[in-house]
Amino acid sequence: MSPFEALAEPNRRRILDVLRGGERPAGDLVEVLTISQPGVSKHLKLLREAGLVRMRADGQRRLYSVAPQGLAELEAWLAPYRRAWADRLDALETHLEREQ
Amino acid sequence: MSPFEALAEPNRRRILDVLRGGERPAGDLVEVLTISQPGVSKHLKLLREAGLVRMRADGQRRLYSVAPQGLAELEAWLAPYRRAWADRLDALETHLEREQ
DNA sequence: CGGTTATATATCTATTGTCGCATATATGTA
DNA sequence: TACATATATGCGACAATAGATATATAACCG
Repeated sequence: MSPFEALAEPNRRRILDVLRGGERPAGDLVEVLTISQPGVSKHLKLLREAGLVRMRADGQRRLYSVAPQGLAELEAWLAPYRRAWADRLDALETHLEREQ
Repeated sequence: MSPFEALAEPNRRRILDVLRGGERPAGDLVEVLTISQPGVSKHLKLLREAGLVRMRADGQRRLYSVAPQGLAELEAWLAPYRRAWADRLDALETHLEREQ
């Protein structure tokens, strides 16, 4: 699965937003999200296939963290657009951030 | 529809890649893509709803172009990740671009 | 070994997304 | 007005996705 498809799902974006704070065991993500444990597990599998997260074993736990690879694919696709629209994008991004 | 969902579909990314070269009538996009005219029309509708393209009428034609708004939403989401992973992302992006 | 915890997989179901074909709408032109 | 061109919309079929429950696997602990 491509990172584009992986990011289409809101729960998967939430997972990444949590992992941005640092490495977390799968169980932590189950607590944060409002879906079942198997659901989270499946999303994590897809995110891994998309190169957006990586996993390492720690005893019986599985620690997940953000992987730069999938994000780099996004970056690479977005880059030419950013070049073309640089000024207007910067302005809009600032605007959107302030609106939050 | 969010820009994330809109970009999940490969044909829609192709449309944007074409429009990056400048404003184009819908018919041009039909020729480039390998799907039917109604299919292209539907993708264009979704892209517009996602704020990724805009349209203006020119007689019987509809001229489409890239809109910065949807891209800015992507940018805004990606920005904190880029900050965290800046060095590694830059390295990977360069790597990916060279592989093409 | 037996029980418990952490995570993954299997199976089913409901929903959604995409496609093609047919058709509608709107504009251009004779 | 009649016909052609450009684009959009409606509809049915089919595939893909996400969700839940049940179960399997694996590590930990007594």
